[in-house]
Amino acid sequence: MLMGEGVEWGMHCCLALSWLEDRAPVSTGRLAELFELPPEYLKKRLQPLVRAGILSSSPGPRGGYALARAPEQISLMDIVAAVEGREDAFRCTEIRQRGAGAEAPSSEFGRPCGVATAMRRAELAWRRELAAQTLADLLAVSPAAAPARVRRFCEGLSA
Amino acid sequence: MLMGEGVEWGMHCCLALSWLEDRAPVSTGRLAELFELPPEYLKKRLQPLVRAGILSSSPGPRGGYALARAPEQISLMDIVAAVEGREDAFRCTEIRQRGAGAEAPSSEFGRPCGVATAMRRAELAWRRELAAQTLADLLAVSPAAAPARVRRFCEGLSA
DNA sequence: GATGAATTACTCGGATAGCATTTGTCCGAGTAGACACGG
DNA sequence: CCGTGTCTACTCGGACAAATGCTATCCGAGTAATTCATC
Repeated sequence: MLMGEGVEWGMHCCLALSWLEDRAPVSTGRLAELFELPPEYLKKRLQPLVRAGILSSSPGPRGGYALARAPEQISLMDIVAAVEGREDAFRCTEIRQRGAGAEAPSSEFGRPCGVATAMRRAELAWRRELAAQTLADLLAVSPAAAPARVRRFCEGLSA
Repeated sequence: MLMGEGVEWGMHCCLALSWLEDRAPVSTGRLAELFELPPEYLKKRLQPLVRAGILSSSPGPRGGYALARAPEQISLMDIVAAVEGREDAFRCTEIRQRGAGAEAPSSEFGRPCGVATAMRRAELAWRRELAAQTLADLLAVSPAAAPARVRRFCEGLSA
């Protein structure tokens, strides 16, 4: 049960974009260089964030990605859901109804599978915790020097 | 981020074994037949549960798997950790220190990565929720007819 | 100097390989009970 | 009837093959700013 690295990339890219004050678009090449990532693949993993309305992309020269909403309105759950999908990690395939369970009356399966319910409860706690934290919270605990360095790296070269 | 189906299998097998009163071992073939699963592969996924001390295996004729502990002392976290591993789903590869971050003084990275901390907090909530539920809890909410049917299927054929 | 066309730089979306993990199968080694034989 | 040796059935553990998904790259199409030519 491993999470794709696209989540880490998306998180750091969104955080870096929130450090920029002017909200000017940053190209994927620049972002990839910022974290030493493969540019083409990074682009592929940022696209779902655009579809989810977290990032906005602008084509043409001086185009690139920028935050589409305020950092206070982007929860970590939004980013994870956009990159990794909204499906639960645990999939209930109802094996309780197969094999010997197939002979049981269907009334026995009126209530949902207890195993699935328990797993779902745990995943809900996970989602709730992710939804409670926003990009603004991450911004508050980030080192003071980091935003300035990223601004120098992204805005400095564009000026 | 998909969880392997071995978790579902392990959960239901442990639950079925907890329904049996005599704690007699049940062979993988019987368990596989109970849920209509591939016997060889089911065996492969139950072995980690034995290594984790959740199940006990006995060789020879009339051997098989049985619960090694009381259902009250087996949490869902134990089963998930045994089957799926104890590593976090989110892996922090410290990309903040690469690329442009490599030029930053190492003092900036004294505190752990904020993204990793946030993700870890969510996973801890997930783990806490799983650890709070035991097999005995699942046993309490299971349909009344299910244990008897499984007993008939497992013990009946062995008598 | 202003207007419009061509150029350039960039993103988007899909198509396509390489790699890792998961899923599934198979076989030899070891162990405990069942059976047969001899005392 | 009892003890001993052999046989059988079962699990364990590892080795191996297939399938699925993740990682990574590439190319054509579209778009907007820039550049250049023209009026």
